[in-house]
Amino acid sequence: MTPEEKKIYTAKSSVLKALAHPTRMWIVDQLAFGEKCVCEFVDAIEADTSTVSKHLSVLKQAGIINDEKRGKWVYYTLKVPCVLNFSDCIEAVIKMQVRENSALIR
Amino acid sequence: MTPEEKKIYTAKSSVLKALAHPTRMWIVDQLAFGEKCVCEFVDAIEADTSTVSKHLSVLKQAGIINDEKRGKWVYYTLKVPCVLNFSDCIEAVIKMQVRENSALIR
DNA sequence: ACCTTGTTTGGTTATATTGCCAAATAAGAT
DNA sequence: ATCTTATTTGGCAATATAACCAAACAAGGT
Repeated sequence: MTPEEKKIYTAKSSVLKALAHPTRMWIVDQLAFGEKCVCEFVDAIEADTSTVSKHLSVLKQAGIINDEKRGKWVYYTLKVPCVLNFSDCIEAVIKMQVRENSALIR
Repeated sequence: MTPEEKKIYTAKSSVLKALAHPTRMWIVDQLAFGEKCVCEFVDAIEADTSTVSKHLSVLKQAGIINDEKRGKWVYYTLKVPCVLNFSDCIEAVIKMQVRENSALIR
């Protein structure tokens, strides 16, 4: 791994890291249907408002989502929709694990 | 987020978490070219053998790679090659950030 | 049986992440 | 101007991750 590669892979991994949290992945999937304000997420996620806000800020910082203030509300949108495509592959990984585990039991 | 969704997204995020490390992403990309033994990675990555071994075990545990012992060596292979497809999207995120940052400077 | 090489495991310390609470900020409503 | 609602920020405690070292294991080679 050259120093150049190290820099590149550090940047890449920080994007994945931002995504690698159950709540944040759920948020991203919700944004597939269009913009949502923080309050909508707070209602849906069982967590403190500040916790939700911080999750959103992690995703924003990573460049995955965008925010826009309108009146009292802040609306978030998906900035890079291709992250939605990860799901199929991740599900394939999980399904393969499940299959192998159930094979072990028999 | 229903309890069921919570379970699903926790499982999904643990796959991404396994991938979300510079060294591990580099390892996965290297495996695109075919199997490699631990010793080859140790040579290439500037880290302790035990560190490399642990990274490989994280990826294996997540179901992303496979291992096979032959003689003294353990060879790792990519089990779910679709993870290679994440790169394009991640690079798109990074490029967009770079573009916006340079726009700020002007 | 012993030595060497390749790999994993256990333990420790340093660092990062998460989630809550309390306080600060922002903006519309009274 | 004050009150209320929406959101962010700062701080703290609990937990998770990462990297190294040392020790254990595994398998051939002598």
